[in-house]
Amino acid sequence: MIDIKLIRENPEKIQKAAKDKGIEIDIGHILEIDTKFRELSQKVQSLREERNKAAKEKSIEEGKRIKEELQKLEPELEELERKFAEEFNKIPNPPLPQVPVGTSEKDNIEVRKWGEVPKFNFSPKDHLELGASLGILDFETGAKVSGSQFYFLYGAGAILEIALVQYAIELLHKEGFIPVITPDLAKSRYYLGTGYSPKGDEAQTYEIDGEDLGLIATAEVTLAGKHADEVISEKDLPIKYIGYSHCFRKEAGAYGKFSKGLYRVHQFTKAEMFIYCTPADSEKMHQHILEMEEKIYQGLDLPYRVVEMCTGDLGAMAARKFDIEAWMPSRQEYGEVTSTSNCTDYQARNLNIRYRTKDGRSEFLHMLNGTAIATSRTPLAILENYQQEDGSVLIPKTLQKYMHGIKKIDRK
RNA sequence: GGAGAGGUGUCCGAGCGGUUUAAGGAGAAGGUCUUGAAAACCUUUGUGGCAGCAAUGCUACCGUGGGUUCGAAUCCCACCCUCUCCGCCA
Repeated sequence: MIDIKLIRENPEKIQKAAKDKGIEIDIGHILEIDTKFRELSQKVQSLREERNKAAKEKSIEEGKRIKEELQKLEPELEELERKFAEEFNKIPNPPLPQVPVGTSEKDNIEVRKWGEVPKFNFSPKDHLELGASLGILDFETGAKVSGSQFYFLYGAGAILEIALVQYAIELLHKEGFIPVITPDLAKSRYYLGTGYSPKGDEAQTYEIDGEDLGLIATAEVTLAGKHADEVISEKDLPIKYIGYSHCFRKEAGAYGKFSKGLYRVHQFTKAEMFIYCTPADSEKMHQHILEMEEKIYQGLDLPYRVVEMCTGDLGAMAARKFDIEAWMPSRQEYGEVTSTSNCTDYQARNLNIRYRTKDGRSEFLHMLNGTAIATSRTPLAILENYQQEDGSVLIPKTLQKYMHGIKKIDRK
């Protein structure tokens, strides 16, 4: 949620920020509820004041009378508060001023490109074909055992996933990120509203029937929840985590020609960076995460481009967001492999996470996240970019030391 | 899953119907002392909301949600979580 003062002092600005994000909100209506709430709140407050006085003086009759009156007004007040919160929570995090204004991904800005797009002197295969023929990737058995968009990895395919995770975690650990393995399930307070909020905003999460538990869509959920309701000392900031978890997404309705295979799956493994820092630091930390992501993909020698999201493509949480898109030969286009968001204090307000400043005040801190490796899309990019004419796939040099001596994935 | 104990402010911890406007301690900030530091001493130190230019005032908050009462951290009910023991289990 945003700071309530923002809508009272600057309603037009917030209205515009939401509009830029393509989110419809009625600030006038929200302010109306707010005014009503404040009026009633004052009435209730002064009644409580009288009640407390009466209790102190032990004037029982007077107390009884006030009690009855309060019993009428208090539910009304609660109802107003609930209504207000419902509307208020729809207000998105305003984009930072430097974010390009736009309505959809068409308006995103390419920041830079890196690497050479491979030119094949044969007709390249897509990762599904490669994976199947090499016997390392098996969607058919995934569908049989778990359903469509689930898969099995075998041999070098399984080792590749583990190698990628090791590579990323080692690299980031050296950069001061604390490795964390989080639970794959979380309570609704965390798995809703925290992280993954796809455009349709329908809950895309798997839930456990009869329990307040759901499968997480990203470790962002658990890493953000980790410090919920805490006050962190400023001298302990920034806190940098590199989290490891499985991610589960329903992906209902998300089909299309580029959603094939590993690009869109119900379950994958992900190493996710997460940073808690002071507001003054968050822009710098955002660049830091982006730099780490680029380092990872440069290390893998995968051609990529950095894209800055326009306002319309930010989602409700992010104030600024960059994606890295790796070259995907099967679609002759760049495809998203990482995403890093600066959520400023928006998540911190939802989860009530503050920091104690050096002069003793407590304020909401800033929270940022970014993908290090998603082991669905990164292996996709490796398979397709590193394929050879004979259908084998070379292993990127930096990854070889984690690959049990495998330098090339070949047909058995 | 069974039995027991417990969840209080940044942390530890007392309180178990009405001076609780939450004791005491730690930590932190400021000050005195000191060449500087430590120690000692003094002072300050929860969060949200509402009103106010402000000083401030009022109100709510002691795991969560209900209830009893003129009055609840304190009593009752339900739930959640943590710890110890037992059972089951990788």
